[in-house]
Amino acid sequence: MSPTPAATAPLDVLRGALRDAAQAVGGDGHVGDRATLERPKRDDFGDYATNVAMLLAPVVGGPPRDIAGKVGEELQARLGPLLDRVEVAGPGFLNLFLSDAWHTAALTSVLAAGERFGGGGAEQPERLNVEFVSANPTGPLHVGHARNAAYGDALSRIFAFHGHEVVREYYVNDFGSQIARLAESVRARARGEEVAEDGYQGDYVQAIANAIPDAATMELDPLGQKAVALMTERIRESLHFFGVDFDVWFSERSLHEPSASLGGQDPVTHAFATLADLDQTYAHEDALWLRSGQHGDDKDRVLVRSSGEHTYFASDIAYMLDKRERGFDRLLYVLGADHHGYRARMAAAYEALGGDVASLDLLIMQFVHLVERGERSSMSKRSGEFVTLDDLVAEIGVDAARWFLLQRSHDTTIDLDLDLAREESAENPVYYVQYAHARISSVLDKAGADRVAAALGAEHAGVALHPAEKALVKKLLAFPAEIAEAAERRAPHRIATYALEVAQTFTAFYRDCQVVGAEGEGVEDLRLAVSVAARQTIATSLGLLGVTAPETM
RNA sequence: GCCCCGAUAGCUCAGCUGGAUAGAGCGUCCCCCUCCUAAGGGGAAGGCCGCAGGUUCGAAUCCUGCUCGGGGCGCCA
Repeated sequence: MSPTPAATAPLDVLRGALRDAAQAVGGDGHVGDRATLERPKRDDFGDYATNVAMLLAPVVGGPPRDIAGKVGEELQARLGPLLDRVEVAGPGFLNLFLSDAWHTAALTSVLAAGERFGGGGAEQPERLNVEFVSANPTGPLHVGHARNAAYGDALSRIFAFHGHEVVREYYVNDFGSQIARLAESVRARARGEEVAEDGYQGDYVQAIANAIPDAATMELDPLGQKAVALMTERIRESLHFFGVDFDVWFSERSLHEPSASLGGQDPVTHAFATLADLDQTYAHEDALWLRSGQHGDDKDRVLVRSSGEHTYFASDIAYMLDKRERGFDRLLYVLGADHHGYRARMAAAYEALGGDVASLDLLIMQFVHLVERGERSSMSKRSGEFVTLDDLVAEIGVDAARWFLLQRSHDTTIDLDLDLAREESAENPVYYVQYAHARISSVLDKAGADRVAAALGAEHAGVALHPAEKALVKKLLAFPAEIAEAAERRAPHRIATYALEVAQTFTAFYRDCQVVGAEGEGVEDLRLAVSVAARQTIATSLGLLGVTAPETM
């Protein structure tokens, strides 16, 4: 993942010139880095605009507009023919109008990066562990899990593309009282009896019972394990069909079994010993407590009950310690909104184990409401009539499901409009983006592979660009920064927003600029090249979301 | 009571580590297929950015306090 050479990345050239210019007029060097360099809302404000003069004003003294003028002169001297002109505007903005030559050089840099365009930008690559979904294997995945799965997976894809090393992990809660309850429910079904009040009521329980020959007569413990194995496999298949595959399926049960790597000790005992060494636990009223209150939690938490049983929290800590000992730079947990109450104790546990909470990310997913014909259908898990991931996919397809679950920020509740998601038309944003990709493919197909190859090898110097072409090139250039933002802010929805914008910008270009058969020296070459770059960027964006990029529709 | 999330166009939501005249999709209304995919495009209407203070040259964005909505606060998992 070699990053795009700084010398040829046009935005880096601009940034560098801006930094130098700021320094030349008296800045301390940092001002140039803090200054914005962004696409203004209006075209007559130039290709890019910077607030550098307003930041310099308090440092060097004097009216911002005067300073902007000086910075402009410095920039012009440094950028020469790449910069057509500058304008000082408003309270002291400096608007930059870049030349055709700059735009074509930018396009060339995008094409040179090829499939890697936008990726590999992580300044400090890290080894990341992303735990997500981790739904109890006592029932099928529902729509909330689907959001969690889509988010965790897209985030992982973005991290990897950005240059990090990612391990996707699913924690299987195959231990504890809910497994016994599942076993009892399965056995009841196998015997043709009613499931107990506090048991699992769904139809899938009968399916599990049917799949285990001796379910009616087996001991509860092995029956529970068998049921969990079947349920876990079903979950794994659902996720795989949804485009989500995990690297590690971590068994909670294994935390309570002897481990060879711990010299025969079990991980929970190992964790207790580790915490004891750090003086993070104490005994009180026959129970073992973690000093979580010292690490930001509301109070201390029990690890071993007075009855001698371990709490689930004990497993969580042992698991967390296991991850730490596997050597990750950062642990990420994608948790459902109903788990936010555990944030404080998880963070406390992390600190108690000697970790720095700056390397722990506890991400909370907000809820999903399904909307059909304008009405909300809440997914009540109790009643057993919740919508499953499989149902959702059967209803609207993987692409639409992933798109609609990912297009909004993870910390806002979303209303997923099933009618709109089912719509196979431009009213549906996911189809709109896919259509743009298919349309580009069609144009390139019409031109022919040889023609496209020739266009990619052509020099574009001297070709005058149409405003729509410039707009598209600049939209594409924003991709690396979008990836960085999406990764750093754990915000895959930014990629969805961006993909839609690229599709819109391409569509405007397509409307205004005939590609195949365009008149003028080198114009068709340039437009084919722009098209290739746009298709690449859309395909990469969709790929990061786990949505397909079809050649034809 | 305490904690988390939200409040932006009729609806669903971007924008939020401060910048110029606040955006998209849907919905509504008008218009456009001799032209590389009309699964498309052009245009219009539509906003005290929840309320009140504060910081700043500048606040949807940052701080404080409220209001409303959603969720969570067990030696359950």
